[in-house]
Amino acid sequence: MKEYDPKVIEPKWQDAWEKAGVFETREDAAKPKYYVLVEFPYPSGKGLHVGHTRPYTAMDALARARRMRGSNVLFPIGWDAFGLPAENYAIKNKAHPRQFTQANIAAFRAQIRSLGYSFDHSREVDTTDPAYYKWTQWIFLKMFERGLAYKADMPVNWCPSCKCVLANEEAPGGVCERCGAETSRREKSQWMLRITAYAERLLNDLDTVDYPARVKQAQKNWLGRSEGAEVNFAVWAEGRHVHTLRVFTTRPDTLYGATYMVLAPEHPLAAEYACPETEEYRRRAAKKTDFERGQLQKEKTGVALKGVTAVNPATGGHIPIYISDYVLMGYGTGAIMAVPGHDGRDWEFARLFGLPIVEVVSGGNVDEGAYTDTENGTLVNSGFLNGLPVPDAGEAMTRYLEEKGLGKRSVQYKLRDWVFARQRYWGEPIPIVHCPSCGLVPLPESELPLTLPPVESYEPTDTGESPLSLMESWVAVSCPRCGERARRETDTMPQWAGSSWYYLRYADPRNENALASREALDYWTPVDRYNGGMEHTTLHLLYSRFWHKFLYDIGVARQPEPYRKRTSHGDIIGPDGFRMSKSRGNIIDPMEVANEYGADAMRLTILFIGDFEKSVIWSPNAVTGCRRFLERVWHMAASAQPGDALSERTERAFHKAIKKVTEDIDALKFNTAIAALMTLLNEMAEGAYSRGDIRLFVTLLYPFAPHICEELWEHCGSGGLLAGQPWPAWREELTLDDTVEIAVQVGGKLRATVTAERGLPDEAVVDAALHNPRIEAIAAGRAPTRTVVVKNKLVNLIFPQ
RNA sequence: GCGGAUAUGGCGGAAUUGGCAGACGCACCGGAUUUAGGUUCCGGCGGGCGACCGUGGAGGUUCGAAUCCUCUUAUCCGCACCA
Repeated sequence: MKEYDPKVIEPKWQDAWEKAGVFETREDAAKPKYYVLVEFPYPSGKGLHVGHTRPYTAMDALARARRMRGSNVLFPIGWDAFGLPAENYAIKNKAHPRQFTQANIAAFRAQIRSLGYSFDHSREVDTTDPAYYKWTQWIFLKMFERGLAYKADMPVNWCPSCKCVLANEEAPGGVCERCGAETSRREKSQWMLRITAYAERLLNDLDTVDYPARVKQAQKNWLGRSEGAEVNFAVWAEGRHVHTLRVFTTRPDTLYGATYMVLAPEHPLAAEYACPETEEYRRRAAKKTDFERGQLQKEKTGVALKGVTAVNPATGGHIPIYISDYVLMGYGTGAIMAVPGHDGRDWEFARLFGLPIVEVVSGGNVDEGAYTDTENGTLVNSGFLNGLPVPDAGEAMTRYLEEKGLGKRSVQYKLRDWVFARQRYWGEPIPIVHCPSCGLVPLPESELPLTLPPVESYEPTDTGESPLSLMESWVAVSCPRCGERARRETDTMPQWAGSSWYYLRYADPRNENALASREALDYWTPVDRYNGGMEHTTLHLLYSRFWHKFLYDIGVARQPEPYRKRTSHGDIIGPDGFRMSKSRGNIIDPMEVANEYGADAMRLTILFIGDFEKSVIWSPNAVTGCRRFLERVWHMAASAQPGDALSERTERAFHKAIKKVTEDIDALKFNTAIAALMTLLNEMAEGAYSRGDIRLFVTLLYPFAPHICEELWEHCGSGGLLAGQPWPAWREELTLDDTVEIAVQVGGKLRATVTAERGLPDEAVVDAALHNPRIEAIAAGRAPTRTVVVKNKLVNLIFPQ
C-alpha cells in the first residue's frame, strides 16, 4: 500500500461522489427528512475563510452521519451574491458586477468541493439570478399589498463630499469610509418594512423554538419589550388648551413626580412653537449622526419651548416643556414626562436647568442623585398613591388614567421598522412605479422579474440616487394602473432581502410558478438544524423570522417558524489570541492548511480544536496532531489482519465508541467524538485487529474525514461507496465493562480503589473497601459511622473521630 | 449603564441530574528504530522530597463541590440617553 497522499485520494473520492450523485436529494416519503442548513456565503473575492469552514465542516459531519443513519438529508448551498464589493469592483473596472460575482461563485464552488463538503449542488440558489429574485420581488409586492412595505422620511447618513447616501456600516464613527469626510444626517424618503407589526409574535414565538439561550436573549433585548402606560398631557398656550401630548412611561406610578416634559428635537410640536434658539438647537441636532448622539450621552443639552406648558394630569399643575436630543423621536411617542427624582437622565437635566426634583418613592436622597432602585419602595408626595408599594401604585395609577380617559395601558418595543432601500445598483430592483396620478403603483406579478438593466456607470449619482435613475429608457414607464407616463422606483433592496427566504427556495429551487411548491415545502420544511454566526442574531435571523411569519400569514410558508433548532458556532481566533484581521496579519487560510496537510486533516483539526459553540484560538500545532492521527489510521489499515470478523478483544471498545460518536455528533460535540476515536485507535493498536475492525473504524471516522475513509474502505475490500453504508448500531450492554474500579473515599478524600464486579451489592462493596489494606490502616479497627455508596463508582466511609 | 458568556497543567481542551480532576491532542523529557527525517514505535509528563496541595479569588451548603449558593476579580461579546 502506498503512502498516505491526500493530494491523490481527495480528488479521487470527490469525483466518485459527484459521479454517483450521492449528495443529490429528492423527496422520498418512505424516509424521514432532515434539513440541515448553513448560512450561505457572500462570494467575496477572497475565497473561503476559516469563518466559513468551521460551521460548514461541522454541519457536513452532521449531514453525512444523518444520511448513514437513514435520513433523507437536505444539505444545500447557495450564493448571497448581491452587495457592495461587487459593486465597487464594477465601479473600478467599469465592468458589470455579474462578471465579478460569477467568477467568485466559481471559485467558491471549487474550494467547497475541494474540502469535501457534501452539499447538494443541484439545488444551488443565487440571489442575483432573476429567476430567484423574481420571488424576492414577489414577496415585496405581497408586503406592499398588505401595507407592510411603505415609504417614509427617514434620516440617512449623507456624505457632503461624495454627495452620497451611506449605509451605517459605510459611515463608521460618522466619517465617510471612502473619502474620510464627516457625514451628516439628512431626511430622505425611504422604503420601509413594518417589522414592528410582528414584534409581539417574534418575541412570543421564541418560546416555541430551540435556540441557544444567548441567541434568544439577544433577540429579546433587541425587540426590547417594555410594559407601561401612555399618559395624555394637555398642552396650553396663551391661556388655553391647544394640544394633547401623549407620552409613554414604564413608571406611571411616578406621575406625581413629573415636573417637566421633554420632546425630541424632531417632534412636530417643537417646530410649531419654534423660536430662534430652538431652531438653532434643532439644526445642530439634525447634523449629528446617531453615533455622535451616542458619544455625548452623558452631557445633557436642551432648550426650553417658550410660550407653552403642559398639565400634569395627576397634580393638575403646569410644567415646562423642553426639547433635548436625549429624547429620541423613534421610540415611544418622541416625548417624555420627566421624573427627575427617579430617573438618572432626567435628574441630570433637571440639575442643569434648575428644575424642581420631587421625591415620589421614599428610600433614597433625591438631592444627591436620582433614586432608581425602587422595586420595593413606597409612594410619597403622590396623592391617592401615598403609602402604596411601587408595583401596586403603578397598577392603581394605570386604572385611574383609564377610568378618567387620561391614558391607557401600553406596551412599547425598541425594535424599529426596517429601512429597506439602498441607492445602489447591485441589488433587487424594487418593483414599484411612481405615477403622478395614482401614486405608488405595484408592478403586476406578470411583469416579474423586474431585471436590472445594463448601465453605463455604476457610481451613485451626485444627488445620492441609485445609478439606475440615470437610465431614462428604463425609468420612464407607463403607469400599470392608468397608463399615464410614470417613473420606476430606482432604489434597490438591501442585501438582507434575498437571504430572508432562501431556505424555502432550496426545497424547490427551479420552480417557475411559485417560490416553492406546497408539496416540497410540506416535505422539507421547517429547517431542522440551522447553524450560523452570532453576528446574524439580530439582523438576518430576525429578518428571516419576520418574512417567514408573513409568508405563513399569506398561506405560503407551512409553519409559523422557519427554523426548528438554531445553533451558533464560536469564532476562531488568530494564533496570537486576537481576532483575525488583515492588519494584524494573523489570518489563517483554510485552503493553505488543506493544501499542505489535506482536507481531511484540516476538517479534523477544525472539529477537534475545541467546543464548537465556543470561540477558540487557532493552534498551528493542532493540525500536526490530526494529520499524524490520520497517518496512523492509514498505517494500521495497511497492516490489518485479513478477515471480516471483528476482534472480540476490542468489541466493547467499539460499542462504547459507536455510542459516543453517534451521540456527540448530534450534540455537536465533535471534539470529544474525535477524542473517542483516538482512544479507540489506541486500544486497537494494543493487539491484533482485522480488516473488519478497520472497516468499522473508518465508518465511524467517515463524517469527519471522509476521503481517507473511502480510500481505506475500498482498500479493505469492501464494495460500494462508504458514503452509502448504514451507520453502525451499538448494544448498550456492550458499552459497559463487567468489572468496575470503585473509588474508596474516607471522609470525602480518595484513599484507594478497589476492583469489583459491576452491580455488586452495596454491602459487598463496603466490605471490599474495608478489606483494602490501605483502608484497614486508616480504620485502625474502627467501624465506619456512615457509608455512602454510589453504585459502580464510589464508596465514601466516615469514621468516628 | 443593561444583557449574555468565559476563567481548569507549559498550550488547546475533557469531566455538569454534585461522586476517582486533567480524557484526547500539542509541546516537552527519556528510550528504541533510523547513516538522514515535519518518520514510526515504547515510556514519562499538574505542583511538592514528603505529609499533602491543587479548577480566577473569598466565604457557604454537603459524607463528598471544577460542578450548587452568596460575594468578588479579570477577560470577551451584544446592546446602549429606549423614557
